[in-house]
Amino acid sequence: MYRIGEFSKLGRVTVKALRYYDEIGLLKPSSVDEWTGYRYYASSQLYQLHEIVALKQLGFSIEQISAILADAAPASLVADRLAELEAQQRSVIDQLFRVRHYLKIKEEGYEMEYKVVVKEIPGCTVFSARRKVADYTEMMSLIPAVGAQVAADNPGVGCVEPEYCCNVCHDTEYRDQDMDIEICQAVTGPGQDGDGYEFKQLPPVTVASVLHRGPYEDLGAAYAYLVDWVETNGYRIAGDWREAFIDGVWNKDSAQDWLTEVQMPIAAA
Amino acid sequence: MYRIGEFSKLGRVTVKALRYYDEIGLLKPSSVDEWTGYRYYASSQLYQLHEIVALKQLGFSIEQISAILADAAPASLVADRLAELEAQQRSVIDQLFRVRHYLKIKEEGYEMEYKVVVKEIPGCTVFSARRKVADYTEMMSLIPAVGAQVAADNPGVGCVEPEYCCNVCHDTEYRDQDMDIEICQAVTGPGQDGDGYEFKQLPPVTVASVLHRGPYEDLGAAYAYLVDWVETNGYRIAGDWREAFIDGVWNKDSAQDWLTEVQMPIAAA
DNA sequence: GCTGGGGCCTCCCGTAACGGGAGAGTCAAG
DNA sequence: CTTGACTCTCCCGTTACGGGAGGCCCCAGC
Repeated sequence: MYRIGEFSKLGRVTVKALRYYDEIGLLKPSSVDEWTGYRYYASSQLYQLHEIVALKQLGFSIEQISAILADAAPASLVADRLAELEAQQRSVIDQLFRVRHYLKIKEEGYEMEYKVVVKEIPGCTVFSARRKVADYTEMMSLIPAVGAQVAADNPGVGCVEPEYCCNVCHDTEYRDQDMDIEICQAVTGPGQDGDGYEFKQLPPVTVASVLHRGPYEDLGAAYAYLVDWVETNGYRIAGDWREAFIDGVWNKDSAQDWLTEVQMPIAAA
Repeated sequence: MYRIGEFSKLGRVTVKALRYYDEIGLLKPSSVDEWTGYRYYASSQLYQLHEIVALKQLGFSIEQISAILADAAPASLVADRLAELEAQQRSVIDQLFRVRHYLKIKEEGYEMEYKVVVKEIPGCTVFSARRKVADYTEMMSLIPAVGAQVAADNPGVGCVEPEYCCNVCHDTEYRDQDMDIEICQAVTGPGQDGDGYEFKQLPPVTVASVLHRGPYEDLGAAYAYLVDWVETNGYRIAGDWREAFIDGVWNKDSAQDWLTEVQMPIAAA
């Protein structure tokens, strides 16, 4: 019979952990002194402790270990753990890519102007107007015009809250003049296609996204950054990118305050 | 100005998280209604939220993100995170090896008789007696005899608590007859070498360990298991293995209750 | 004017597996 | 008898929120 301190040395487990295992019933000492409360462990209990430590080293939770030792664990437990570990590995590799990219950017002397977020954009119904425009100013005047026309033609259709208005870029490289653009505005449901616009469904996509603050002529830097990011983080570009408008002429006087999100659809390389 | 629900949709962050960020001061809404307590966020705050989400995706803690955004983060933060991720990757790979080994063992139809634990054995001072013995019975009678002799020759030297008595195996493969063994008993300090024994220092080692329950003639299965485990888990054998005696003839009548730990020194392959 | 249904508020509890520390009792040696 | 090492129980703290109760706010419809 060992006292808790000796037993903890034998099993290389802390005293606190042993008391915790006692409390939750995972490993109760073989006897407890009725008067002093001292826990006494039998050497044969080292075997059970050893099993617990081994299962912990496989990454199982205490609850799962209790189930395994009670022979009450679901058959798929180990397979599930394997899948979980594989997911965790992908996540770690992903984060490694990103942190290394961060360090690379720093090393090259740039400030990290953009922070990239990977996120899912749900699908939505939009009306869309594909046009060729000379510049961003023309594009920005187009949006309310088309919006008004759609609203007039389709009284039952409204914009969703919060608003999502984006430009799907069909050009293969960044340009800010003579652009082939498709203005999209998320709406509550489909309506009748009209003169110069149509209703369509944007599919859900996974995108790498940056927020650009400032005038539109500086968007090129955001594109360059994103393209580099996608390449060095183990992804590839998987569709037409989008610009989503958050702040602009309509609510901010200074172009320095304009806020635009650039979304680049991605898939594993 | 957006209410919390709208803002949470724009940023793809839960309402609960936004309230939490407010509470800890990471991202306070740009205004709070004095009467109703409603939080109102400005669209420009999306930029900060985006930064927070991006840093979270690198795996930084909220506290670290606060420091980064306040420009009060230690310079080594990102490098530390990289090191942390690399350690995590090693750990995940390690666990993947083990879980796959577990599944392999099951697939081959064996019950998993042994659970392997990787642990560090600290260095210690021992007296050691290297002999050739015919079998385990002879070895077991040798231990108290040498122990008594050492105690008689060295009155100032005692055994450490808890006891650690092991047999360092110098044979290159498992055998249970005519063995070349070295009995070691951890003691409180060095003494004078005597007839048939000497004092030495066992170095600290990292070992893969299993606990074997039952008579010594079944130890072969434990050895076979350990050797296979070491190979399929990305390690190699890095020294003479040890058998540490926990329960045996001296305190258990039935050989079924004997408990022996087999320790195999390992290093990364 | 009334009602209903979201949305929002605060407050409190729970998470996993212990670690840290306070305050008090226990044990073996000198 | 004392001292110091060991042990006990109890309670709080950890992370980044999620869940839920109980109650206020607001808008649309009747």
